[in-house]
Amino acid sequence: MTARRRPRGSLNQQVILAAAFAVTERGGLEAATFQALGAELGAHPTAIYRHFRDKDELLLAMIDALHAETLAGLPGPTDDWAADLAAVARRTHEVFMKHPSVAAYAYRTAHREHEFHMVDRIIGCMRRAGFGDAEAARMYRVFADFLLGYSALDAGLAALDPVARQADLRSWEVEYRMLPAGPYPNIAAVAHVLPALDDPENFALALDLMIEAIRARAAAAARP
Amino acid sequence: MTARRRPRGSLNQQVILAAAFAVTERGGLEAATFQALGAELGAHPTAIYRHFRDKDELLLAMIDALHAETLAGLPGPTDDWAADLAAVARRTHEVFMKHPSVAAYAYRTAHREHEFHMVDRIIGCMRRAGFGDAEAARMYRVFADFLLGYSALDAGLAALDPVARQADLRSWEVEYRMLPAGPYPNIAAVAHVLPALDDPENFALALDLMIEAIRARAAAAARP
DNA sequence: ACCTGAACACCGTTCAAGT
DNA sequence: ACCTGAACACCGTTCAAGT
Repeated sequence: MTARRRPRGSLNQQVILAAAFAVTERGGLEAATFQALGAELGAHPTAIYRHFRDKDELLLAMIDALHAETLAGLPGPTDDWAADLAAVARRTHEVFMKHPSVAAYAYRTAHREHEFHMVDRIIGCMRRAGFGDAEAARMYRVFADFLLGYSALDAGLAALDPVARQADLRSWEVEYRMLPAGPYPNIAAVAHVLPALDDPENFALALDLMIEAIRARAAAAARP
Repeated sequence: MTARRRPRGSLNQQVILAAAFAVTERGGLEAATFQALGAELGAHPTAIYRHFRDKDELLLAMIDALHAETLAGLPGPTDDWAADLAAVARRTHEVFMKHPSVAAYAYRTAHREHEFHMVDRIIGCMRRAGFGDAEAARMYRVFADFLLGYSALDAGLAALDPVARQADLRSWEVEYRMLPAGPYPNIAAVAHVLPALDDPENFALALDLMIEAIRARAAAAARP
């Protein structure tokens, strides 16, 4: 909140990115307006246009920063492609949940350095699994879409303002458990064991299922 | 674009929802402002506040309308739970792609009638697959999250303004195929067969994988 | 009860002007 | 070259006033 004036020439993409993450961490991405960034940086809001063409450019840079953070916390490839794939996925989900309101934009292609490295790692797992080029490329696409889609969904819930988030969570804790068995016999039958919407076990199971299915396909592809 | 004045008392949730979908179809969800809806309806923009508490309420009603459209185009349950599950998923994805900018908000719980019915159908498939209550409830959660996440991701790309959408698609058609093999050996190896980001085969394969994995788990759960 | 008009506190973006 | 100030064309939402 200190609004001291910043020396001329000290503004650059890296400094602006850091300010954008700081403001977003405090109030969500909708708080990261040019006005708020200007205040955070001690500069005029429109000074940012010197360093990012528009808000979309800033957003894509934030997405790539997420990929960078994912890579930084990841051990190198081992000889177990499935374990490596799971590690990449778990770390991606973890970083997305740390920056939920940025993660909600993960359907965008950042087409920047750290995204390139993430893509290369996942394709590497598929090739080591024994898939041919076309199958490996297709499996990459499907696994990445699954991973980004599932993680962005979880992140979207986490990024909601507290009021809306509580309303959504409570709906599964209370409302769905009270639905009448007449029109909703299946919901009523399992209502007493409905998992929470934000239960971390959900993503863990989804990932296990996806990797099991890829492993089965890889075994089938390896057979003559 | 006809802005004739509407008779008093003829405004209601259904009419406003129809206007919201009409405006969204033409210019995306960001075009569905209260001003645009007022013009579409021949009413004052703020008149809508009589029928929806705020914009979020209107959005949740639009999400539930997507579930309604999905259900309307769906045959009844058969004795093949896996085929039924696939039918629900394919139809959901199809409807999401028809209304992409609404679908991007599918991480919200609408907690409304048509969503209840969708949930009941999917849980029904899991129970018929032979899962116990807790496993069926968990499998519902994971499959629904997968389906909504993947579909919302696809929809997010489709809902982008044409300029950003072309940039993202072209990145996979051109940029990713030209990356150097030095830092990106795996991308370079499969670059010639990278599938398009919006290839419908992607979701089809993802769905096949997920159902295969669920089937394998169901078989394991059925064994004594 | 239902709708309108005016006002409030914001947005992203542009462009000419300053240093 | 880098940044500021002012302006433009918007937003969602509130509230008193009209019918």
